[in-house]
Order: sequence, then structure tokens, then C-alpha cells
Amino acid sequence: MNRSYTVGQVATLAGVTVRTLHHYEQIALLVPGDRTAAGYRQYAAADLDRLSQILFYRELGFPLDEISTLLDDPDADPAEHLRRQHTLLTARLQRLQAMVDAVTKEMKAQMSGINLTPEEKLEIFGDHLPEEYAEEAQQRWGDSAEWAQSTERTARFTKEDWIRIKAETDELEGRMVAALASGVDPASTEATALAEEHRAGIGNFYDCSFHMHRCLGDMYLADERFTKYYEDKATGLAQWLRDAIHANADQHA
Amino acid sequence: MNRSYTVGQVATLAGVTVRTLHHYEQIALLVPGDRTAAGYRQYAAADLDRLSQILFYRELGFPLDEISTLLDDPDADPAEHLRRQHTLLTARLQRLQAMVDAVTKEMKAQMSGINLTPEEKLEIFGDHLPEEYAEEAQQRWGDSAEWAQSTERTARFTKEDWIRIKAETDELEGRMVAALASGVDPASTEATALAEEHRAGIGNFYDCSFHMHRCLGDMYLADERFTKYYEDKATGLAQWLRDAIHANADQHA
DNA sequence: ACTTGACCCTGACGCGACGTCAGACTGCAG
DNA sequence: CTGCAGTCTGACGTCGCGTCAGGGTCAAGT
Repeated sequence: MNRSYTVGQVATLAGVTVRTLHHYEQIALLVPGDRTAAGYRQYAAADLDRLSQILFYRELGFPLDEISTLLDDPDADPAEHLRRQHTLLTARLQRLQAMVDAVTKEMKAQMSGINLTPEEKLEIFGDHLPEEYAEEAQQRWGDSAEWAQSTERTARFTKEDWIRIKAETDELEGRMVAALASGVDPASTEATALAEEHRAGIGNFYDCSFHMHRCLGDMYLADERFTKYYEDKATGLAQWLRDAIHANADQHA
Repeated sequence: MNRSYTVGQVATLAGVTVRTLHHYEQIALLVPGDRTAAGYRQYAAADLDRLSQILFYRELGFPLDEISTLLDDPDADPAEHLRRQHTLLTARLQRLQAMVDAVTKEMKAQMSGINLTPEEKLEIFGDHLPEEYAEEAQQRWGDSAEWAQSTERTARFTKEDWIRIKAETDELEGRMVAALASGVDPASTEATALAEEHRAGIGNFYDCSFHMHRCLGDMYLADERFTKYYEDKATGLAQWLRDAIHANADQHA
């Protein structure tokens, strides 16, 4: 019965350095269950167990303090962790797959003598935040028909498409800000026209029904990241847009 | 013709901060082609191109100075980079896949009430160096019959098997060190007996012919990592073992 | 012409996650 | 009882930036 392990043993088992284990104890991430009379750390099986979890999340890029809170969360049963880990991994797999695709695409392009523009190359790595959004979005809506439509359409987007869409969106949002600033009622025809333009813009990605548009509008208030996006443009814009969307949908009911 | 970009533009395009670009210039990793009269950085298309490469290798965990040497290598045509990137990516994909497998395995185990030992859990993350070896090994020998045999056999290894094999290897290498230290001629029967034991040990993983054993022995000298492994045990051991292996193979020719 | 606000510059310090000594103690093998 | 490998606790170093501070620049609006 191998009951406990020394730092060195744990280190070699886990493929980390002794210093790392010292560090993990200092920040109270992994405190060995016991000590010998001479002060030697004694790691128990449960400690190794925890360490494996730590290393897992670490490999996925989590900061150590977040790992702490994750693992010390009292209402997180092991199965919960496993499920989370599984989804995290599949997300990473998709990201990697995207990188593979990008590289193969560039290989093809190079072989046929075409040179991609730097913007095109950067698109893969560039949209890191949108990329994270995409991961989560897929977890939420990955099985919806709209999602499939969106990925299908965006796959055919050229660089010019992206630039155009970005410009259109910016311009539209600018007019919304102006409308809000000059006190336009979200229920007014001017506002609902803007909302309808918004819905049309989404049509670039997938067919957005009025009902779905309502849901989106609600989410702009419910999800703080969307809220922040709009509130950063103008305070009250998230609410205003949501109301305009609903008014527009009412009109078309 | 959008000829040059400001830091901010590059930053948003690439999804990094301005500070990062400043940093990359400080360490001479990415120096913008030009500056305006006022001292503003002006990034050209080639700079963006280089940045995308940088971000690629960075995402795969390369330290920045290594990226420098990689990208500044004069005899590395773009196609070379693309090939390297592709292989790196597929390697990572396999690693991730292994993690996925491990997690699913643990999920299964948990559902059936069996609890894996911490050692088993750590094996996935623990062997990080061996893991990297494995990646490269697969790139080198991934299509050989021996590789298939090896993965097939190791897949059936239990924890006890690993411990036993490790112990056996350590013990054998200890006797080799002793033989070398006491001046045993690598061509002597004592040395060839050790070499034969070494070959038998490899038999744990795959059937190792004398010819293949020769190749392995040569590689211990050719590949610096293997060399280091043996030289760390005793200076001259790599050469000694290689000679003993060849002498043993000669004997059985 | 003037202001304003967004963007840019150069230091310089801070931080997370360890690496890497130094100096001293411990445990076990021969 | 003498090595020598393993362990201990500070403490400083490193890498890849984040985050101010203090000051110049640029395009737009008035």
C-alpha cells in the first residue's frame, strides 16, 4: 500500500518540477495532506488526484487562481468537471482544426501562386475574442439550423464581404446612437426602421425571423457582454435597441 | 491601396494589444518597416505577414526568442514553415485527442463505479516529455509496423507493467554504468550480454531485430536527446552502449 | 484658428508562473 | 559515519506582457 509520496516522486509522476509543487502550495492551490516530522511534504492519493485536475485546466490555459476557484467550488461534483473538460477539449479541437484548415488553405494558395493578403492570414488568429464567442456560441446554439446556416454562409464570405459588413454595422449603430441621443422613441417608426435594418444585417449570416429577433434583443440585455458592447457605444443603447426590436416585431405581427 | 497600418489597426486586426506590438519591437521580433515624421509606427503588409507567423508559433507555445530564430532563419522558405506548422498542428491534434480519450475513459470508469488510481490519471499529463517524444516519434516512425505493435502493446500495459519495466530498465542501466566504470570492453561477452538484455527489454514494446537494434544504437549517438539521456548516467555510456549493441549484433549475424 | 477626443509615443513599474541558485537539514547505503 | 541524493526555506531572476504616467499628434467639429 503506497500511501504517500514525496515531492520528487509526485514531480516525476506528474512531469512537473519540485519548484512547481512548492509554488502550488504557496498559493494554496495544492497543499499536501501531511508533513513528516522533518517537514517533508507528504502527498496523498487525493492530492495526486487534485493535481491531475490542476494540470488539466492549466494545459488549457486557465490561470491558477481560476483553477483554485474551480476546484474549490463546493457544488461541483466530479462528473460536472468531467463534462466541462470534455466540452472544453472539443472546443479546442475545433479551434485547432480551424488552424489546420487555415494552413492547408494557405498551402494551396501558395502552390497555385496566389498570395493571400496579410489581413486574410490574420483573420484566423486575429479574432481571438470573437473566436471565444464562437466557442461558446456553438455550445449554446450549435445544434440550431441557424447556426449551420451561419457557418455555411460565412465560410463563403470574402475579405471584402467582411469589411463591407463591418462598415455597414458600424454605420447603422452610429445612426442608432444618434437616434437615441436625440430622444427618438424606440416605438417610433424611425426606430423600428432602424431595428428592421438591424434584422436585415443579421440576414447576412442567417435568416432572422421577427421572433428570433425578439430573442436576440432580449439577450442584448441579458448577456452582459452584449450589454457592454452596446452600452460602450452609448448608455441606454442596449435597452433602446431591445425596445425598438420588439416594437418592430409587434408591427409585423 | 492601403499601404501601411498604425499600431492600433494592426492590434485590432491581429487581436493583440498595442503593448504587445511595442514589446515585439523592443525584442526585435517584429520591427515595423517605417515611421512617420511624428514617430508613429507604420506597419507594412510584410509586417502583418510576419506577425501572423509569430502568432501562429506563439499559440503553439513557442518562446518568442525561438520564434525569432525560426523566422530569421535565412534558409527557411515559406513552404518549409507551412509544412512545419502543419505537422505541429496534427501533433497537437493527436495530443488533444489523447486528452479527450483520457477524459472519456475516466467518465466511463466513474459511471461504472470504478475509481482510477491517481497514478493512472497522472499518466496522461505526467509524461509530458515522453509525450513530446511520442509526438516526434510518431512523425518519424508513425508508419512503421513496429510503431503499431508498440502502441498496441502499451495500450494493454497496466500500471504494474509500467512500474516493472521502469524498474528493470533502471536496474539494467545501472549495471551498464558499472560495467563501463570498471572498464569492461564493449566487445566482451559481458557487454554483449547486457546489450542482449537491452534488446530483450525493448521486446516489451515491439519485436526488435538485431538490425533494428543496431539502428537504435546509432541513434543514441546521433540524436542529442538520447545521447544526453545516457551521458547523464555516465559519460561515455552512449558510445559504449552503441558499441556493445553492434558487437552483440555481430555475434548473432 | 481652436478645442476636443481618440490615438500615438516612451519610460517604468507590476504580475503570474514559475526557474534557479544558496545554505542548511534529512535519510539511507555502503 | 561518511557520502550523496533528496528535501527544506528564502530570495532573486525571467518571460511575456498589463498598466499606469506624462506628454505629443491628428482629424473633426465649431
